[in-house]
Amino acid sequence: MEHKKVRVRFAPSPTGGLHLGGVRTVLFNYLFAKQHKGDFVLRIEDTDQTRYVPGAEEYISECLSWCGLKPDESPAMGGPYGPYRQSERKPLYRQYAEQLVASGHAYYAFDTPEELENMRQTLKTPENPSPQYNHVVREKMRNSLTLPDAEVQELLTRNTPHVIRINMPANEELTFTDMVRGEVTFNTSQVDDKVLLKADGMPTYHLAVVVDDYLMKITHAFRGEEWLPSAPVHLLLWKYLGWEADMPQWAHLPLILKPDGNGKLSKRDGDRLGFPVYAMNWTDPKSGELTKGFRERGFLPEAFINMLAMLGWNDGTEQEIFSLEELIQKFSMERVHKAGAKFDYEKAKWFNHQYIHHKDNETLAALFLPVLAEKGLSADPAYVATVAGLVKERCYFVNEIWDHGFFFFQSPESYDEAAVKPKWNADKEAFFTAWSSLLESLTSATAADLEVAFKALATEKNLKMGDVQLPFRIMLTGGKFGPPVFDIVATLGVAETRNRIAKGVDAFK
RNA sequence: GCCGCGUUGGUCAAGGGGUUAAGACGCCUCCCUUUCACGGAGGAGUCACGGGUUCGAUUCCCGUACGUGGUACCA
Repeated sequence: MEHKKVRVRFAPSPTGGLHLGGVRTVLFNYLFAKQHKGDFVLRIEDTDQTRYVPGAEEYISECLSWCGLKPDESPAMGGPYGPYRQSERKPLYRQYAEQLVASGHAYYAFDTPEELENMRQTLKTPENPSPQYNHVVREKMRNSLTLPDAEVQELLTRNTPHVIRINMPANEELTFTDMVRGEVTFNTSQVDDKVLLKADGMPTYHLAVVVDDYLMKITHAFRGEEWLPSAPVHLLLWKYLGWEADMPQWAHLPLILKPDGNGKLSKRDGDRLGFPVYAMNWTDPKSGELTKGFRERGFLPEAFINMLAMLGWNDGTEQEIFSLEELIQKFSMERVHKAGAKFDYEKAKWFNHQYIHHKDNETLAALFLPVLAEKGLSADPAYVATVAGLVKERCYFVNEIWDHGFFFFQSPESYDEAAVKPKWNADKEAFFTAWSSLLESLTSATAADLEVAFKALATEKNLKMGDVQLPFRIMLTGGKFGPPVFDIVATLGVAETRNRIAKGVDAFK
């Protein structure tokens, strides 16, 4: 058997933000390609000029780079099979449509939108709510199958607006093997005569995907399950165009569903349920409406990718944390789930938590510095790294370093007084005054040494650790939270600690 | 309506004719920690239903139900 180089493509329409499910399709494409040392191409399917949204293509590219899933060929970088934007390939498609007409597998249709609408209205019944332009209906319509040849020629030469439709066989069983679903069978009687070439000369998805996959030598075609019902059209097109031997292997990926019930996950669900659905923030240029993204929410791309990979795939072991490299190595189509998965934001957060917890402090600091800057604060990166190391295990998101460690950057503005005031007394005040001056004379300020000194002083003053440690923590942080107290002191430094003791003693009186 | 695809705890899921039906998230309890977490130990909770096939079905077959997708000159 000849061995063709694996080539896959991600082919989005530039109509808006990039959805979770889209990113997962990219991911599976990418993993499969890289595992087989193949090519991953980005192709922009902008054949519907009415839905084109400026900026969407750039946005998609940026999403891919953020995720670390860079294409080998794309509109921006070019490649041997360009152009990679279907609008720029427009002149290519007509000849294939005409070829199909010539061979009898397609025909011209002159029906106006009004005529189509009229047909649907009159044929509509409770049993058949959406009548199709199919092998029986086409007999009653105005097309090159029903009109006399002379009239068709006449209409054509007069440039009458028309489309080219596929001539679906009346009753044929079509079977193909899907990489995730196995054998899938359709009867052609159930699918209508899809438009292949629109009146504006642009191809529809059906024609374009087949022509471009062929021309770009795509070997494996991954797409969402919503495409499964139109697979017979594509299958027939590959056959009718005479390219059957080169048809890619199909893989229809399961859908990502709403957490709470019915249907595909949509951006509206994110707004409604309070989590991102797009990879990155997306602002619709027309409405100005902002849809939140995972990146801006504080997700690390590795965590985002890992989470997505586990939605519909697993390696059969108990391992859940995978690097991109590992995924490339271990990914397998056989283990892709058939059923759609409800999206669980809690689990997504858990993945991010894991990655933040195990991320090195310097990287975290670099990510957190901008958050600090937004608050009008700045700090030494090394200091921020220390802080990150102290609080990262309790952060789900990078910006939460602030929530768990703000007191490293500013003195607490208020205290959890209920936790200390009722038990506050002169002995404790004396203890802290003594502790403050002891601090000044200490030769070592490591957490361990500080703790020893603190304990010794407490014993000397006849106080229990529990009685003074909590008040001390609250002087430093304002509340009952945060890393171990002596780590805080060691990080804050003696001078700042003494300031806060003085302030606290004063406040607790 | 019709057609396709699917169905293991609340969610993600492993498994697949005989098992105490993994594991993870979430939830609960306890331990660690005189804070909060992390970590550790436990706990509650499941094979959609009905028929077959079989000595035996969660697993195979057929139905039903439910879910989901499609049914555009949108992708």
